Amino acid sequence: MKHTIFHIDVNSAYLSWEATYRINTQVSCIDLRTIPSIIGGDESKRHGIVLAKSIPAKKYGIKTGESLFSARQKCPSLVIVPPNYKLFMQCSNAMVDIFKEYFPLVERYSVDECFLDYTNMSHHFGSPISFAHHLKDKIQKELGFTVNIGISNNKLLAKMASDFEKPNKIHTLFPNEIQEKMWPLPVRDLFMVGRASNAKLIKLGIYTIGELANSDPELLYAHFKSHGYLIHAYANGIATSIVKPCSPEAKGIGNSTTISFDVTDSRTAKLILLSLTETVCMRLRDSDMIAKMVSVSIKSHDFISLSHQMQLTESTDITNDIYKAICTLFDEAWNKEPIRHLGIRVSSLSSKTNTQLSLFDFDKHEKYTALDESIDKIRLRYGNTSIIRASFLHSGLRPLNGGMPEENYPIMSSLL
DNA sequence: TCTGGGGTCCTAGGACCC
DNA sequence: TCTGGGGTCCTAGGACCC
Repeated sequence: MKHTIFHIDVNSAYLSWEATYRINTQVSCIDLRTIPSIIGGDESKRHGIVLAKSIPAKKYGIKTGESLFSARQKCPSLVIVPPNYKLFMQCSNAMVDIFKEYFPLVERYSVDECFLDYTNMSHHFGSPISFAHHLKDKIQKELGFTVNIGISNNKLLAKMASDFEKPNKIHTLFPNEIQEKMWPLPVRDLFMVGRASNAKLIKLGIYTIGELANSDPELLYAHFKSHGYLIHAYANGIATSIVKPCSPEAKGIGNSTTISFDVTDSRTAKLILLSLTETVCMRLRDSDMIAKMVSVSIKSHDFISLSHQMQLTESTDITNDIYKAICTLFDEAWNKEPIRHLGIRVSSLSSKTNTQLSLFDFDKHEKYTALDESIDKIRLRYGNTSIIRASFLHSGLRPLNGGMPEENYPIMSSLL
């Protein structure tokens, strides 16, 4: 059966959302989307990269991911605004709520992208193109920002289509349009061809998606292993993934941070690791999961990364137990190079309910579980900084680091 | 590169077993 | 030790996405 799939992509999401917010709250009468502007981090904290850009900023050659320093060199009058992730989540939720008015099934691919399955909906809502216009215009009218919508028979082609001309546009990329609309594009534009694959393909003399589509899959396998078969199929518009009812359960939970200075002593490093462990464990408990695998990653002053991982003897969600493992891993892994970035991650997750506990650890387990529970409650009620570990006092370091469990933000319409 | 933070998946190589 | 051939599991690193 032929499916009809939509891919919705918010145009310059972070920037559009901030612009919409500023207009609606009269913070400023200037629409950020109409001037060279970007959403970016704080250079003094070494978080200085471009997260999103306006179309006028793009005209200066500014790219997502580049340093603020180089962006400002390209455009000295550039307006730089810090990210407001709570706002972004509200805007994303508001958009998903609109989709749910029509679609029983919304796949949230990222904060600013969704897949929808329009198969068999034409007799209710009209042709895919006319309904896509209705959807796009409704979002703009009710929420104030624009989206691109890509339409095809599978997710890959719908996603490629939404990436064509922007903003506020609807494109189709049905199989009979592949040759004309997709094959002339540079191979780098294909989903799953990143920097490394692009460089290797260029060396093989493959420059366009069409050339990739028509190259020998065995040659690709020789250079890319299974990834070669994947990008060959994608270049031919072949993909089998279906729109999923909801996001599958997470495989792991991690937080990481770039530190505003180079860390050269293990005491400071471990305090930062503790601040990351606190937030990761809060998220873990929030999701009612326990973890068996723990890993630490370190990025040095000269951008060399290393990682180290271990299995715990038993799955847990106890901050103290996970932190102990983190410290062991750090001591084993650190080569004394100055540290720029630290990360921790837990994985091999299982559901907390109906898990057996060894009798041996029962008392200790009870004690720490009760402790974590109380701390989580106090933080939920009085704020995340209301209770912190004594070791952070006078340290000048943040006691919690990285994303927190999702709070219940008011939906956007009530905010505007 | 004055180069973020959250993820997923794949693979090479080593340990270990028979 | 002038040492075979599978299989499985684990780890570190790297690729990709937003």
